[in-house]
Amino acid sequence: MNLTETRYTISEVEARTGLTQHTLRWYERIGLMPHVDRSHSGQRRFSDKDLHWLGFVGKLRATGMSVADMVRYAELVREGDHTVDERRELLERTRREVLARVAELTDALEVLDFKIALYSGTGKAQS
Amino acid sequence: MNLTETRYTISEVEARTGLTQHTLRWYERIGLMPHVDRSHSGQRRFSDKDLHWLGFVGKLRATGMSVADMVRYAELVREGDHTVDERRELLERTRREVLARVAELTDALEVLDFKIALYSGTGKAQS
DNA sequence: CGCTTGCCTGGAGTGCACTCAAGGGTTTTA
DNA sequence: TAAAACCCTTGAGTGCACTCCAGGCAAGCG
Repeated sequence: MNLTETRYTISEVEARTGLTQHTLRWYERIGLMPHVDRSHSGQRRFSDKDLHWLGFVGKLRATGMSVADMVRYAELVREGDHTVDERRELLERTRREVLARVAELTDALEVLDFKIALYSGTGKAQS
Repeated sequence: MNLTETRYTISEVEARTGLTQHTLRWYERIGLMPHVDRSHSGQRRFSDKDLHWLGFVGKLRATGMSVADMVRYAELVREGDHTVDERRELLERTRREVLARVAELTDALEVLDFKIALYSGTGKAQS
């Protein structure tokens, strides 16, 4: 048990996550972050738990999930264990969307490769 | 040689491509479409060539390429054969971005699967 | 003590990719 | 031939995900 838990200022979190201070404050405002601890003067002091959550949020964002859905997910987490079903559904829907997106990208990639090959050939290429 | 080339009204193109009439007109306005033929009264009459181009534009859009870059590509096509190098570069850059995006999605998918598995387990799950 | 630096808030502004509105012609159907 | 359906243009509006601004407090240093 470590009694001196590490706390991070907003600029440290900015450096670690790549999210701007603006975005971090905005995430908190819209309910995408649990309320962050404050120093006696009101400045944010992020914990490792906060950083971990931000890491997960980053993954969700990478899936293309909308901010509205991420906020919904965060709400469900705050509401407790009885929301696991809805959370799982949300993630499963997102999962299906990711798979569809990957398929779409893979498909578009083929077209891209075909065009690139055309342009790389010695002959004249068209549109 | 077929002298009766098929022409499509804007609503037929809407039905075939899934793009709205608004979007089709907007594409033309911003230079993402070559200028489309018009009927004597000024209504658009799309050709099969136009449809083919729209199909390709759809693929580009599916890669996540910005509209600005698609317009740039369209300009290069209009300028002729001496732009093939720049076109190829544009497509190759897009290709790299698609690969990066697929990697990112694949990575996020793992996290998603991990979480879903947690929620599907019989025990209590956390954040 | 004054100055710089860092952080705070609420609200306005930005860029992207559409999307819609207003006002008006044209073409098809009854 | 009148009504309904379709199409035109310019320009304004929308939703999303940030991003920035103004005005102000607080901590540290020289």
